[in-house]
Amino acid sequence: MIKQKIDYYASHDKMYVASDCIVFGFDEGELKLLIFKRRVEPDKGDWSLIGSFLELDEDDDTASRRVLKQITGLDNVFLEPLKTYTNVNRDKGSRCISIAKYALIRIDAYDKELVEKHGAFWYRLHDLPDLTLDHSVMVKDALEELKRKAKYQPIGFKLLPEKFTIPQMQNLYEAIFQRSMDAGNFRKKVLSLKVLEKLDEKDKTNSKRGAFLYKFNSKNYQKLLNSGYNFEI
Amino acid sequence: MIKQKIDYYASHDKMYVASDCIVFGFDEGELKLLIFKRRVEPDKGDWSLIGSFLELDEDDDTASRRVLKQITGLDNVFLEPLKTYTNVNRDKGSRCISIAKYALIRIDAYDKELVEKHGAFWYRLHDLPDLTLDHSVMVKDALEELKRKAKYQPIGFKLLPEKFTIPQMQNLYEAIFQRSMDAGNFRKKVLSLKVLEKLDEKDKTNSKRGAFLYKFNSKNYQKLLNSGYNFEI
DNA sequence: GCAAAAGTGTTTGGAATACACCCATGA
DNA sequence: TCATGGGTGTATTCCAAACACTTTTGC
Repeated sequence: MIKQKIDYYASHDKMYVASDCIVFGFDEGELKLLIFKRRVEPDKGDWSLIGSFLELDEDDDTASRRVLKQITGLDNVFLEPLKTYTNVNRDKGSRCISIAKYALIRIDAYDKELVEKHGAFWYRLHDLPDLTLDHSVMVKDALEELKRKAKYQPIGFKLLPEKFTIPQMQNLYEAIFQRSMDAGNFRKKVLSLKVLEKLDEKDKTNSKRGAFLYKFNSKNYQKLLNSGYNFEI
Repeated sequence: MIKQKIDYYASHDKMYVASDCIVFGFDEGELKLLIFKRRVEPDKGDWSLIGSFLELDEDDDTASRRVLKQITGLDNVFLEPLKTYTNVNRDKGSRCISIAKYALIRIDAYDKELVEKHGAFWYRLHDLPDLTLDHSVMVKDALEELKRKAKYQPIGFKLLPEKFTIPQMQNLYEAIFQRSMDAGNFRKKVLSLKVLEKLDEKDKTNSKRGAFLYKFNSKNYQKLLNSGYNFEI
């Protein structure tokens, strides 16, 4: 005998639920976005964010990670909720709402290869092609949210390589906030937070003198929070 | 001949989509929340946020406003998106995700009556009963979001009456931020923003001397934004 | 030695905080 | 006249911004 589950809500409407990810990366001094070619009708072949339908037995986080893994080969991605898009006509294919989120990825050679192998491409944020459905709006909203969040949360480090120099970090924040900053003041500010660990190595790609490499120290970040102060750039 | 619309996504899963509102009010110096008794099985009669299922031809904003109007009689409510809750087992009734948002309401005598007539109740935020499903989590998240948002956006005024005194306003912000503030500094701060319009009336309910009434001036707020400054409390 | 990026030091104005104190009024 | 909440003034501390200056190194 099969246990039958009652559907208490049968008189209401059901619809498709998708989850779409705005995937940010930072490379060559610029913010990049990961997009790929839509693989389903309608508008198959259009540029699209990375997304998937929610299945009955998964929540939106599971669905996002499933498709991120499948299309980019990436695991353990930093994911934050953005907003849910529900316009009645947003999707020609059928009534479908989309739970959007953004991801921050550390681009390095290894990841680049993986991503290309799976059919996705990194585009410069300010040089994006038109995206399908309402995905361009999602990108705009995600960038706003990234700006807002980066100011008070140490999420920039999710976009930087494990080891980075302070000028590199400044480049990133200038790309996010879309404004230039004073190098001396930036350095003082981030060092004053005491969440950076100075290494004994230098990176000489950008200057003859070379700049010291640092690592983000999450234990010190916890100490900062416990002491009542907050991260702020 | 009826035009048949193709469902391109027929191989995927459909599910119910609900929209739930965390409705904040401010009265008697305290934050209040509007809740009502769930009218559908399962768990009919449990305390619940105000919500409804999305219909095929409406977006989440329309659905929220429809049910807010229906249950509270209120129109033109200030509504902001919160987050979407998608746990597989969050709802015993069936697979159902919920798009949560919060609303800020100016409680006055007129509204109170309306609300009661429609079967909803204002509860003190810190004295809430257990709520159905994951609604208590939603309330917790909404309060966090309210705190965050109130600091940089002039949304406090949505909770105050049209005319209010500066001490009243301070009470509100103390309730939102859960900390007491210095009266002199608070006054200086809000007046320095130049978004308050002083009236010639006084409110004497709280002191013999009486406190001047003010109105929020949205034109001046626009000027503040245009001048490059931001609202901040 | 000089160009160019990395890194340090100094000054300054404005904002947040603490807090002392005056004002107005009904009981 | 005094208690109470409304409202003003001031001193101090802290921090962001501006910017001049020094260091290091390959060419």
